[in-house]
Amino acid sequence: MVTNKKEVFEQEDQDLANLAKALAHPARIAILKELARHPSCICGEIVEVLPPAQSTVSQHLKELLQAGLIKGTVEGKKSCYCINQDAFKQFEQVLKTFFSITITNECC
Amino acid sequence: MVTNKKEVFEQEDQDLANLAKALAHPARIAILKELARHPSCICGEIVEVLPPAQSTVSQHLKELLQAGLIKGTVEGKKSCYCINQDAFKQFEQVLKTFFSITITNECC
DNA sequence: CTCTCATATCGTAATTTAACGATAATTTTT
DNA sequence: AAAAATTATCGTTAAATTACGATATGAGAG
Repeated sequence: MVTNKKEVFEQEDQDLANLAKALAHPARIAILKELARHPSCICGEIVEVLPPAQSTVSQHLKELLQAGLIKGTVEGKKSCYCINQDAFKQFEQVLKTFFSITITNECC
Repeated sequence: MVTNKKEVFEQEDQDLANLAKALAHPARIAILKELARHPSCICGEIVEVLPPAQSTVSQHLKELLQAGLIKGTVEGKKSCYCINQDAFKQFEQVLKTFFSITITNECC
């Protein structure tokens, strides 16, 4: 990328793209599923279940945090993560809106 | 990335991640919206409306094609693209399923 | 206070992505 | 047949992503 052109797009499109990017890796999908399944949400458990190394999982968690899809708190020497339900619902709504737009005829 | 670990994840997670990746750029969101709005679907119109250069738009179109989200046919010296409705509906369903899973309590 | 966990961050390397201009390929126009 | 138009592909460059090991940090155990 010689010059970053992303900011010239509509904000709405950027937002959707950013959320999609947060889901654009199987490790992050797996993390979200694990958080959904587990009521405990301890970082160590996620690291145990996922294939990548601890530092890599930590990196993916950070990205999910920055995208706002999860929340995290420190509990002693452990870290507790969970899905940010508000953001999740919002994301679901954004996607639903996006998909509802596309009701045109195929021409080819 | 020293070694590509993506294939060690569940197929379902890989598929969802790949579809998300197709949406993970505002240009591709904008292309899909444009295709949805326009019944004509001519490549040139997309290039005109979007900020990036023609070759860049063509690249994005190729990615959407490979993800299966759009279809394209050559019409003389022009190219006609449109949304692959079957794939789109399927994608919508996959996302709906994914989001329906995540109904747990927040713990932090 | 020191040692050991649990986790985050740093440094680094390989790969992928994004972007562009130039060019090729193909079709229509002249 | 030559010129113009439309789109795809190539080559290249910069940046972002992914991954890991090593290290830092901070809490709790001994």
